[in-house]
Amino acid sequence: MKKTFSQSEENYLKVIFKLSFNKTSLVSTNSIASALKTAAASVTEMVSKLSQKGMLDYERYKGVKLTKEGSIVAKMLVRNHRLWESFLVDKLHYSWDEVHEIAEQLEHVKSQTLIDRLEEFLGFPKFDPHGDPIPDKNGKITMKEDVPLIQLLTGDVGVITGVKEHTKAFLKYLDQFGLVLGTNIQVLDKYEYDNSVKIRINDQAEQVVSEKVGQQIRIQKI
Amino acid sequence: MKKTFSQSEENYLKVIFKLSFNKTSLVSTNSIASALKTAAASVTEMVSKLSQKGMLDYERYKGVKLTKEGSIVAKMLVRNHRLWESFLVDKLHYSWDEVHEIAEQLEHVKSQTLIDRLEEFLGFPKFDPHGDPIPDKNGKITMKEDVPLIQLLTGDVGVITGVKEHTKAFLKYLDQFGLVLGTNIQVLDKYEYDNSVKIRINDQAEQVVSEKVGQQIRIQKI
DNA sequence: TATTATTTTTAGGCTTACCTAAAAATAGAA
DNA sequence: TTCTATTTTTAGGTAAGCCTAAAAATAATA
Repeated sequence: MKKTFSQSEENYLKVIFKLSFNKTSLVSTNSIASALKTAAASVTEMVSKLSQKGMLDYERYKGVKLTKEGSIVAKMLVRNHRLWESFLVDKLHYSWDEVHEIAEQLEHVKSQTLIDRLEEFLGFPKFDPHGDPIPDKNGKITMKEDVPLIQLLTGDVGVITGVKEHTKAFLKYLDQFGLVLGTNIQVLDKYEYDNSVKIRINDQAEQVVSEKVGQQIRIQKI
Repeated sequence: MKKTFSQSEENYLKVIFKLSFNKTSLVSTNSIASALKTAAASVTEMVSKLSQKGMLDYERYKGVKLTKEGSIVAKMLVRNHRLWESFLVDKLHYSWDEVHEIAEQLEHVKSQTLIDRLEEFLGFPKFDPHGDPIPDKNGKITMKEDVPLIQLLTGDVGVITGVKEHTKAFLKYLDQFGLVLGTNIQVLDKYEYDNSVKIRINDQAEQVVSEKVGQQIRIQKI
């Protein structure tokens, strides 16, 4: 008998999944609260509930960790989200800064078959419009070998393959400079003073990029 | 400032819209309750709330009627539902008996632009997979001139253009006999005893159809 | 018209998912 | 180590949307 989850429960699982990505330590109540913009007390409540449901390992005052089962549920939500984002951009011609809120709703639609059919319809994409990997139906994730722009050295050349931040403001900012997925980047200079980087974009315009921005852009070196 | 509605509120509006279709009289509390499978007391509560929001005209012990505004909201929900059903059948290759529950969820997704973009992507369909008309973005509905199969006379010829009942059981039953949208029907005989009808399907198989089924199938005469 | 049956509403409760404020536990600094 | 600051939990409350049972209003029937 298959367990079901409310949208709220699903949002908690997804956030915990993201907060514990590439981390062995436990996720704190407060970090969940700030990610979900809820009170810490509400998190304590939900976290006990989800651990009773077998989705989390929870130790009072310590923090939480997804169980195997919880991790699978969370990963499927990430899959849903990223496939819907791909649909919105590829088929409905939304731009990458418009799709998050809509996908946030679509990801909760319950159906045994819907998301697999959507994936097939989209041609089994491996990455979403922000360059994030889409877990396949077994939860397998295709890894990329990209690094933050900020880590490149003078002279390095590469292609933009992803962005870490998904806010509308940030993505629109990137659009202005043509810094979209697939764009060619060459590092012309690095300034130690503020960790900014001068780059050449698609062999044309030069642009100085701040440390903050450079940390959010991921590059595949070539 | 745009009014927003919970999924629950939306479901009430949609059901009231359907129950009051082609009817001038008020919709009763009990009929809403049975359509939504909720207790009558819950309906009273929600109906007062929706009338306070200006969506319904409600008179205690009498019944309800959608206001102009409520009617628009309801029609947009019907539009959402039917466009999503079209998407599921046309693009994801679901059959007409599988789409209702999924569309029931998708119809509640909130976005200013999503449904119009979906409509465009689908090529502005006028009817959904069950032959029901899809309201356009202004709420305009294309009317059809079809009649229940049961009303045809011996010798009449026509095409199936719609079905009134959307249950999985009924639609699967129709599939078995090839009684799908676009199928050619010729009335061979009518039996007064039980109001059943003998038909020829696509100039091939003969089939006797019960009164119950004949009332649910809509035919455009040719 | 009086009585009975049906429909609808009110009253009081429950669950989920939030909240604030206070108490308890843990972590950090002197 | 002890005291203070921070984090987390507990306690007690709220709103939405549902419920059942009882009361009130309306409709049907003798």
